Amino acid sequence: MSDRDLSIGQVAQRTGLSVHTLRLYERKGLLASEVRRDGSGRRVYSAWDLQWLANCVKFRASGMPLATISRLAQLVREGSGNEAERLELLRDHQRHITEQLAQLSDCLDLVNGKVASYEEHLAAGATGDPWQRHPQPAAQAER
Amino acid sequence: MSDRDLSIGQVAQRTGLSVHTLRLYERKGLLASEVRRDGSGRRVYSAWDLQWLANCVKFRASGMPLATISRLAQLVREGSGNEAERLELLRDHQRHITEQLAQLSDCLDLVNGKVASYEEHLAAGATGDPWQRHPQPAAQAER
DNA sequence: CTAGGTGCTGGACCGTGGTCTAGGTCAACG
DNA sequence: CGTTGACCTAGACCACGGTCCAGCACCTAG
Repeated sequence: MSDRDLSIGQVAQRTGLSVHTLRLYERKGLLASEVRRDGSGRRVYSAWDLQWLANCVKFRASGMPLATISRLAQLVREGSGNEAERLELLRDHQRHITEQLAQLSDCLDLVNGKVASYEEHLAAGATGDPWQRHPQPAAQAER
Repeated sequence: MSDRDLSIGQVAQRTGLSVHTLRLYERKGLLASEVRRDGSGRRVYSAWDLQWLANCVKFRASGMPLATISRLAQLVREGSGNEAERLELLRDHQRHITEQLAQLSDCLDLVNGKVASYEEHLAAGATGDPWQRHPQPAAQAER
């Protein structure tokens, strides 16, 4: 109908998902509105579907399991009346992302530290190996 | 030998990994030094092993695949001479984490936005549903 | 008419990262 | 002595998220 309607291939291109994955997502109920089909049974995605899928991609990228996205989609599909539950779900994910961020930046510190020490090590021309498994009997201030 | 030696159960406790996982990691070569065994074949972890494993946990938490950790462990096991490669590997991961952080905070923005709009929506008592699949013919400034 | 491109379905297959089971050893406790 | 609890190995099993294949339907262009 709309001139913004897209085929599965086009949606694949612009979401970065494969057509296989798009069909998988549909089977798993990740779509918040049923995909229309054209006369010969081919999927027709609206601009809104594309939007939704783009959000799904972000949810996935932030570690939301397919099952959860599916649940959210279901709530949206069911329409008004369950906003509280949607909010709860989103808040959970919000918390989840925040935790991940904290963890990740912690890991980044570690890696930064190691990188720095290897850079030094290499620049200085191989003095004692950083990160070696013979830390000498003595205590090690690595913390 | 050292009084800081640990059994697998103890290591499990303090790393948060299960004993199963610890054995798995060992089989996959994630350990940078061979685990010692006591008289009856039981694993004996040194404080250094624990340290290493704690790092492994962080690597995993930041999305490093077991195979990569294994590679790094191998390099460390092989001793001096391959520091450049270790550094490269670490730098790759550093980049990887940085990308993840960017992505994640992007996702967080999205979720924050949604959460905010649902909060409003609920506070205001169910006016038009945010995130509904009937966005009206008109354009939507959601970007 | 035929070939190429795109799409459809259902189901098989895959890599990753765990998790658990069976069957056994060992040490300590009561 | 027997039981309990921690550990051992090898290998099965699992969930997840994709990815791919066979076999078929369309449509359009040459």
